[in-house]
Amino acid sequence: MASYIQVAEDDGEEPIELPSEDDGTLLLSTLAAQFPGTCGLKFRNPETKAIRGVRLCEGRLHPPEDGWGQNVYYCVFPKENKRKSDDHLENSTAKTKRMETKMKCSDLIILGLPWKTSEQQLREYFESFGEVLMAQVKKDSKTGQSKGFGFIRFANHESQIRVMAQRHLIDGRWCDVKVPNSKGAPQQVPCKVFVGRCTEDISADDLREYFSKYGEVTDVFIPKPFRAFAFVTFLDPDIAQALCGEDHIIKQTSVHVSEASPKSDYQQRGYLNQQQTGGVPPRGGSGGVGPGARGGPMDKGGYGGGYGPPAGNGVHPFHGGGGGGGPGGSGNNMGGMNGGSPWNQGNAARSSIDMPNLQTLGITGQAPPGGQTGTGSLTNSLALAGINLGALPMNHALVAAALNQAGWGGLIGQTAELPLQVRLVPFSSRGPSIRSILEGRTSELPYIRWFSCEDYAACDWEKSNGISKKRIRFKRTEELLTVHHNFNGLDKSKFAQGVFRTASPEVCSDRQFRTTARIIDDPEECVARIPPRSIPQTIACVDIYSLEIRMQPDLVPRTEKIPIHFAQKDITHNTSIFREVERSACGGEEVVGCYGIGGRVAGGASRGGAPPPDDDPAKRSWHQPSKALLPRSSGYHQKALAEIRNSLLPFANSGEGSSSAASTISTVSTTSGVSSASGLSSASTNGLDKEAALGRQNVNHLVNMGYSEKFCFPRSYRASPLSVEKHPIGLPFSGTSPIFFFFCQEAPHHRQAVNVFRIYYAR
DNA sequence: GTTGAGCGTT
Repeated sequence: MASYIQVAEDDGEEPIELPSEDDGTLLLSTLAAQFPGTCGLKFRNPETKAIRGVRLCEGRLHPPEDGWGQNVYYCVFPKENKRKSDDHLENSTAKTKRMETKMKCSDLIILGLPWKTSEQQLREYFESFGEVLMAQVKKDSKTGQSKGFGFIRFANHESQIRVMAQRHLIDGRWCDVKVPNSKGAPQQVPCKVFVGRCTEDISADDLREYFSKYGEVTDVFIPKPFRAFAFVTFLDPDIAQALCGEDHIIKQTSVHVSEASPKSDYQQRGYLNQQQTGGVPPRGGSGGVGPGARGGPMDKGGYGGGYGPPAGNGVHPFHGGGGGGGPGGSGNNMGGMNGGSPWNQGNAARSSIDMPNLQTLGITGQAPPGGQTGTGSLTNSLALAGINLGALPMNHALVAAALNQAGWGGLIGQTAELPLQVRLVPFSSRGPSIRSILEGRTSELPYIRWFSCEDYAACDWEKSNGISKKRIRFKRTEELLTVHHNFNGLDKSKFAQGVFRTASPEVCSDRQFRTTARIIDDPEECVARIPPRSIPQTIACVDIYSLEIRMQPDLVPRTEKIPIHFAQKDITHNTSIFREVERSACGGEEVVGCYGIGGRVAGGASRGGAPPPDDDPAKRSWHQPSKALLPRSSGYHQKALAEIRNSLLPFANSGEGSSSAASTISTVSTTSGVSSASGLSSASTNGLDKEAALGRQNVNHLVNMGYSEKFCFPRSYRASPLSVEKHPIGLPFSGTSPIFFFFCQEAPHHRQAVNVFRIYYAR
C-alpha cells in the first residue's frame, strides 16, 4: 500500500504529498517529478531538533527507522560551493549545469489575450501554476491599448511545462502559451516512451496507473485498432528516459519500454516533425504512430483500395441520381439556383457537400423505398432553398437509410460502423462535392471533409506555379492528423491527395511550410488518431495551419480557387461556450459536429439593414424571415439566417409529414433573446412566429434536459451591437434529431457575416 | 462603436 509523504521544497513552502513505493521507499524520480533538480531529502528530527538526511540508495529514498510519519521533508538541492575535491567539483558542476540547462525557464509568450487583461491579471492567473517572475502585457506605446499578447516567466521549469501543456482560459478567451520565436528552443528531451508488447487488455488507465509510480504521467495513447503498443508520456523527461530499455510487467504481461522516436516512420507516413521541435511537450498525444499504412507517401500514388465506386455509375446521388432514380426536381432546382444572381451562386458553392444528400437520395419522412419522383414538398422546399443539405452530421438511422437506399457500396459494408462514421462526420463541411468534380460539373477542388477545429484563424488564397492553394491558417497544429477527407463511396485511387502543410512552430521549427500529413481516409484511423480523452476537446480544436489540396492533373486539368467561407470571427468565445457544453451539459460525450456558414457581404457593409445589391427577393433562393423576428438584422444577416434555416431542413422532425417539415425548423432571432421569442409566439399566427414559438419550446426542452440556456442565448457575449447575442437562434429537435445550437454574428468591419453553429446529439 | 495574427520600444 502506498502511503504519502509530505515533501516541501523548503521551509515555509507548502508540502506536496508524494506516494511511497510498496517497500516503503520513495523514488527519487517521484520526488524529482515534483521538485526538479532535487537530489535528496532532509527533515528535522523532532527529538534532537537537528536536520537529518534521508538515506538514498539506488534512486530510492529510505524512510527513517520509525517510518516516514507525519514529518514534513524538505528537498535537498545540489550546492556547488560544498565540493570536497576538484574532481567532485568538476563532475557536480557539470551535472548541475546540465540540470540547469535542461530545467531552465524561458520567457513564454501568451497569445490571444483579451484586450482588457492587465499584467496583474495575467500574473494572477499564472501564479496558480507556480511562482511568476515576470508578467507583461504588450501594449501600444501610444494608446496603451493591449496588443493581445504578453510574456511570462516562471521561477521553476515544472510550472513552465505544466503551463505549456494546456491551453488557458483567461478572461474568457482561450490563450496559447508558447516559447517565443525570438528564443531558441531551449531543450528537447523526449517525455514520451513507447511501450511495446502490450496486450489488448491493458487499458490506458492500466498504463497510467502503472507508470504513475515512476512519475507523473501526462498522457497515455493507445492506437486503435489495437496494435500491441502504446505511448506513455511523462511530465519529466528524465523519468521517460530512465525507463527506456526496461521491461515491465503489467497485468501479467511483460511490456517493453523504449524510446518513442519512430521519426522515420513518421516521415514515411507523412507525419513530419510532429513533436520534434519547439520545446513544447506533446499535447494530447495526437502524434502517435498511426495505424494502417494506407495510401503511400503523400507526394505520389493515390489511395489504395478502400471503398469501391458507388453502384449505378453515371448517376450521382448528388443531383437527382442515386437510389434508383432520385428526384429530378433537385437537379432542376440546382440549375435554377445557379442561374440566379452571383449571390446565389456563392450560396450554392458554400452549400455543396459530399455527403449523400438525403433528399436526392429520396430520404424523407414519408419516402417510399426505391425510386422517387422528386415531388415531395420537402424536396420542393429544398429546391426553393436552392441548397444542398447533406453535409451536416445527421442521425445514424437517417444516414444508414440514406446510404442503403443510395446503394453506396462503400458505406453499406460499414453500416455497422455507422455510429463511428457519424461521429466522425464533418466538423466543418465546405466546398464542392467530390463527385461533382469527378463529373466535371464544378471546377472547384475538394475540401477538408472534417477536422477537429476550434480556432481557425484565417483563410486565404495563394497562387504559385499555377497552383492555387487554399490556405487555412489555424492557431494550433497538434491535431493535424485528425483530418479526414471523406471519400466514402468513391474510388479514392482517382483522387489526388491533400497535402497538408504547416507553418506552426509547434510542428515546424522554421515556421515555413512543411508537409505534415496526408489526408486520412479511413474513419477508424481517424479515431485512432484522436486520443480518447481528448475527443471532447479536440473536437473543438483546430490544428491545421494551412492546407493545400491539389487535384491530380490528369483528372482535373486545372486548379482553381475554392471559395470557402469559414466562420471567421470570434469563434473563440463561442468555442468556450461549446467547451462548457461539452464538459458539463454533454458530459463530454457526443459532441458531434460543427458547421459554419458565412460569406462575404456583397457590395457594401452590412450595417443598417441594407440588403446586398444583388438581393432580388424574387430571385433569391432563401427564405426570408419576417422583419419582426429580425429587427436589427441586415439583409445579409437575414439571408444567412435563412441559409442556416434552410440547411437544417433535412433534420426537421422526420416523424412529421414532409409537407410540414419546413415548419419544424425554427429560426428564432430576436434582439432581446428569449423573452421576445416567446412574446412573438403568443401574439401572432404567422408561420414564422409559430416557428419562433416552436424554437422557444425546444429551447425550453433543452433546458429541461439540463442544457443551460446561456448556451443557446449567449447574451453575455462581448461583441458589436450587431452581433450574436442580438440574434440568438434556437432550433427544434426531436428525440432522434440532433440538437442544434448556433450563433450568428455579423462583422461589419470586415464586411462579413459570420454564422456558426454546432450540433449536439441528444443521444 | 470596433480588432484577433503574431513575437517583446524591457
